[in-house]
Amino acid sequence: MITLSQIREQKADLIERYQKRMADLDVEKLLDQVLELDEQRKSTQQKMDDELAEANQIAKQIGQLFKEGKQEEAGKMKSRAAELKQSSGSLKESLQKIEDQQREILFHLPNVPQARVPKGKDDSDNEITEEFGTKHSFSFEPKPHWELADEYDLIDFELGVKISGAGFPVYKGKGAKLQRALINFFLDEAEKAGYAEVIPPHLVNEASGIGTGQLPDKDAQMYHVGEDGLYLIPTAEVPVTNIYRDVILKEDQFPIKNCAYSPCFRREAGSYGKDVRGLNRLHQFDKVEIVRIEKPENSDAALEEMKSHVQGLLNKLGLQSRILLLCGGDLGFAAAVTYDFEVYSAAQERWLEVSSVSNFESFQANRLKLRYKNEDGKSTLAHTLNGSALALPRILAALLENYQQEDHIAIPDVLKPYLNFDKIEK
RNA sequence: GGAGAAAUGGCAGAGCGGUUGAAUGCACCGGUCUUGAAAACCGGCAUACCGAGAGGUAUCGGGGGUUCGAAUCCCUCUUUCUCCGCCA
Repeated sequence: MITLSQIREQKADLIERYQKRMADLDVEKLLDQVLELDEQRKSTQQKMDDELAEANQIAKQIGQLFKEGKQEEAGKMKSRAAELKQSSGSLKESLQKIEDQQREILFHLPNVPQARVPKGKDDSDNEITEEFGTKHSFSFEPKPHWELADEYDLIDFELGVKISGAGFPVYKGKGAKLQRALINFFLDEAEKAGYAEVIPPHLVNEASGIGTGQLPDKDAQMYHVGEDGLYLIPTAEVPVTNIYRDVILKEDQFPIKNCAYSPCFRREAGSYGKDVRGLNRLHQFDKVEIVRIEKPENSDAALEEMKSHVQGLLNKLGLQSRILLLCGGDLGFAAAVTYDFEVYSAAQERWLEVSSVSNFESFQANRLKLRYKNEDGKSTLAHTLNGSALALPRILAALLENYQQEDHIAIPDVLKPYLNFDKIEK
């Protein structure tokens, strides 16, 4: 969530930047409410502190009197103490209420877009900043990946329906091996780029969901194991970033770079149509995620570095790709700026999102209480970033579609060392 | 899953109702000494909020309670350890 000092110090700027993502919302009113509540909080806190101070004072005196054997005098002071206890108690209650109200507003307020983020409502307002990669052309009619998957016996969607439901495919044979090869390739590339690998838990508690911003807003997107109060992770971002919850870092620990492979679980309530065909949108999918914790002054540079990393992966895989700078309206709740990567699906004749790289600035850090101590001993919120590098199913879809030949499917050179075959035949 | 024990500062570890925000040791930082280092000695060393400051408040796993007063007593949750059972 955004910080009070941001609101205090740059309110006008915030209001303007918020317009990029929610033009119809009266942000100024909300921010004023927060400031107003903060004033109330301070004065209530002050009153309460004063009363507690007096009560502490009295308690000490009573203790002293008891020691000196002056029970009666001590007894007299108790009534004032009881009075203070009562009124400080009710002040505590109203303080709690004020803080709850304030948090309620702040919790539901998304991050402020950076100045360079284009204003816009939805994905049609995203800005294409770059196109790159290998274009594939065909002397025949290319087939969509779900037909190829079936023809070459790589993925069984029906079987997944039987076992779990729609959106849970079963990868088989070379399909499964290709999946595993991609995971290893992505992890190796991340490691070469300096990201330390972790294998995080795949279920997280509520505090973790709140830390990275999935909760309380997006709880409908996550699978919830009510019995145990746990959530299946929608991305490794959640457990990996939460490694640094309630942590105070030292300067010399930067930059922090982690990568992780994990399955991701999403309920995807409300999706339908061609969007969900084949591998396009699943309830369970695999992803390699990169996560960084940076000092504020370095986070923008880190984002560009992550962008090049992802770009490098797509180039190595030989996929026709493009980068979008997301407009305000398409930005995730916690993001200040996001690049989306899309690959061209030859047979579906559409672009598929395969990565999303974001700078969250101090938005998550504020919720996570993730800080660092600078040279003069002051603690400051760190910046968090993450990106997919990469999400597997759509990459697999694009590989099958773009590398298909009339009688087989070719394999990109970079994956061959990870496989004991160099093409897929019937 | 059953039975017990425990949770205190960066770590170790006292304290079990009244100047205890918390002894002591280690670690760490500054200084004296030394050609330099070690040792020794002196001093400092939690976090958050309010306040110009003096200072105040809160925090001894989390939450609640008893009391004028709780790290200390009670309830509850969580976690860890030991034993038994079960199991990849």
